[in-house]
Amino acid sequence: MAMTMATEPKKTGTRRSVGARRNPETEAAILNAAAQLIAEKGLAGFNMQEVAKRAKAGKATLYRWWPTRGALILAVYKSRKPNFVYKDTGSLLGDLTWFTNELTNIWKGEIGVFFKAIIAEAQSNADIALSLDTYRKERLDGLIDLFTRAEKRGECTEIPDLAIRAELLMSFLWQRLMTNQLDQECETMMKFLADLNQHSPNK
Amino acid sequence: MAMTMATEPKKTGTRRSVGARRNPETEAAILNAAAQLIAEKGLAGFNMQEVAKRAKAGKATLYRWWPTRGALILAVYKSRKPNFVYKDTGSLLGDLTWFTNELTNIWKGEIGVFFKAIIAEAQSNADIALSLDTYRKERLDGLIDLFTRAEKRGECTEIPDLAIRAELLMSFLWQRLMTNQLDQECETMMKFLADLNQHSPNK
Amino acid sequence: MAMTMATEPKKTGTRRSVGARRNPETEAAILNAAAQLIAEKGLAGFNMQEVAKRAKAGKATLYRWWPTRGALILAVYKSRKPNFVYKDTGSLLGDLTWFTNELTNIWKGEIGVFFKAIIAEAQSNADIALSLDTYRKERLDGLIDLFTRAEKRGECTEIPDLAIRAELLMSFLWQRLMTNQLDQECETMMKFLADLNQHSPNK
Amino acid sequence: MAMTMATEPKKTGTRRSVGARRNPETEAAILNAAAQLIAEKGLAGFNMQEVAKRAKAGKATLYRWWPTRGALILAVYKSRKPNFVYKDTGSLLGDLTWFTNELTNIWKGEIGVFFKAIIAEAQSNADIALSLDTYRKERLDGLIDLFTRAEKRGECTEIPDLAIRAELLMSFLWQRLMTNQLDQECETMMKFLADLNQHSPNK
DNA sequence: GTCTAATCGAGACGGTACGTCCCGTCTTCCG
DNA sequence: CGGAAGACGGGACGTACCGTCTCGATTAGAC
Repeated sequence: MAMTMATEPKKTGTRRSVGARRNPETEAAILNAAAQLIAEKGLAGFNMQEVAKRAKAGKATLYRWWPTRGALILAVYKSRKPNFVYKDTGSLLGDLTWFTNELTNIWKGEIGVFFKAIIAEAQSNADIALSLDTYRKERLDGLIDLFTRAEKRGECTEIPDLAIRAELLMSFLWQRLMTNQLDQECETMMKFLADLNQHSPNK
Repeated sequence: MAMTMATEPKKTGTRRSVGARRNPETEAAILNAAAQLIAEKGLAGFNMQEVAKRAKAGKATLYRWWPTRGALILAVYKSRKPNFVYKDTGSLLGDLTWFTNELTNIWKGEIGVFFKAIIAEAQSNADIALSLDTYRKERLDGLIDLFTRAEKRGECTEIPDLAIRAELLMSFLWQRLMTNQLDQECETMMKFLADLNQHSPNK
Repeated sequence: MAMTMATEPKKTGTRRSVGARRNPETEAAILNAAAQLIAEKGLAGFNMQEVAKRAKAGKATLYRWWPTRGALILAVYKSRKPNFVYKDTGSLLGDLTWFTNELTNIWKGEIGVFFKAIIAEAQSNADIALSLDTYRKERLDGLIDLFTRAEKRGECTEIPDLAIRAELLMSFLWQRLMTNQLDQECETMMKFLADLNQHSPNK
Repeated sequence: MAMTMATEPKKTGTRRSVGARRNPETEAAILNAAAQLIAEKGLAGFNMQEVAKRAKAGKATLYRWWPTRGALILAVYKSRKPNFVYKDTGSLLGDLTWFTNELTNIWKGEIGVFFKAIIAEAQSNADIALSLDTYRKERLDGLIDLFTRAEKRGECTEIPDLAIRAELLMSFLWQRLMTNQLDQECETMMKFLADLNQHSPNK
């Protein structure tokens, strides 16, 4: 019967336990390492071993808090996700433009890689799918508010198909992200969605 | 649509070489096995070993024709992709409805799982991404034709934002697929997109 | 969904598959590496990872042929076990001395470390235990022959307690091995066991 | 023998500190938990975490007193080792029989599993090896006394090869233990060792 | 009719990453 | 201030696939 030979202790300068509870430093180090890694090598080059190594953490520590690779990716995304301000520019088109530009710019960076990864991961992981769905709905509500604000501002007595416009905008941006087309123009799309003088055909 | 489920490899023991050329039976058997496997276990459970085993083929045979896992997935998808008919129902809304219903029904089956897998895989595989993009554009062209037909029919002298409407519809359906919401109602969306009396705000 | 990124191929100089069957070179390389490692670092320092690395083999290859660490140790022992000659020196005491010296010398080297490892491993692994038992019985038979030879030589009409003497010798040497006492004198023991003029108390 | 199974740690919630000194209840609880665990799952299933958990003790408490896993195993063994009485039956053969039966019976129970574990562990752990050796020598001395007693009793003026007979008996029993042969007959062996009329060939 | 060249099923191979398990250390906070 | 609780870094474990390779059998077409 062999014993697992433990390594020598006493290496100074390393993080240690801070008691029987999660060490925030460790968590931060892991999330940072993960973010850096995915930014550097993309989703395909992302792996737990390397994250642990960069974070100077044990692999078991990663798995203690994030049971799967997907869960870690999601956590990184959440910790990095922008705290969106749905700015009031005074007009619906302005608001949409501001929102779209904001999101597009964010997604063009490291965060975009992450979000794509999460969507991909959600296709084969129910937990991730659930989290993503929750997040999507929050975003959708934010957009609906944006449209509602236009009503309140008096741009229109009642915006027809408000929820659908929000969903269409959302979908459009998702697809632009996932097909790497964030650089493409999208003013026409916004003008189309911001046109409040449609005939409300579904009334 | 082109999704004729080819017959299972003949039960006559094992397939043999048919000389110094590609054995079409082998190819069919592999594509079938791959399709079946992905339908059964999803992308996560898809692996070359198992495909080879189910197809009673050698792994080398797989790699001879499809240099990577991604290439095989893509090939299976191509061999299974529905051969869409963009039916002319006499009205734009009718056409859209027909198209949407058709696609939704297809995606609700095995093909949907497959398409989601492809999109997911495309996030970390450039080859797949390229092929997906090509396919997406073809589909987009088909939709644009559908809108153009409405003009020709005289429903409108000129449909404003034609390409954007097509892209919005496409995006919307993609997102419904990827968020497992294909069962949700989408008439409102179609009516919105089919409303030809908009002010053409971007002229 | 991430793909496992395979390493670049074409590294020349490495062993490759020799078809759908066990590569004897690989097996030899692994057994050698394992033998070397255990000789170098002892049982405690023996691990599969390191064996694989030294043998320039994949870990999976080790586990394909030897399902556990114990199985590999056993295999190495078997491949290294001396092909014992129970030499006929003309007298029982001479034969015993020759045997004991031979075995002691063998066990003082790398092989001894192995044999101890196997006995240890057998305490918690039924397969190993079985193999060890088989081997032990073979050795016992060899010893019994050695005693029988003394009868045939006419040293005695009938050696009393022949099987027990063999077992006692065996046990004695095992214990000397396991308690690292192979350097201790053991002539007295041999003379005691070789004394054929005992009263045969069990008749 | 000292193997009184101490009572389970008191069910009064958790044990508390008894001041700046070792709490004997805690020690007992840990030793009990360890003994129980090794009896239940064998050496392979023995681990510090589980011992701590069962003893409702902190891991640090274990390591405070027993610096390594091996040390704890050893401590448990010591606390459980039978307090042998080398009974005087009036004859050497009787004494040997009594001793052998006693030891065999003990080893057939939990203690046997434990002793095997210790021997196994000793092969890759120097501390254990040392302690085991000390214990072995004590036992050997006990056996030598047993033979000496026969002399004193006048069964023989001088028993030849006294120490060797003791060692042979010891080794024989160890091997029977380690090869799971405790059920085998061993009277022949005892008679052979108890035969005092040998020719003392080594004088 | 024989030879040649490519294809076939099979599966071993070197690797990388996975997720689990345990060791021995460390820190907190409860009582 | 002792002790339970358990997080931590580290490292081995055994598994799962990837994409490559070699084998021996097979067969069409070139000769």
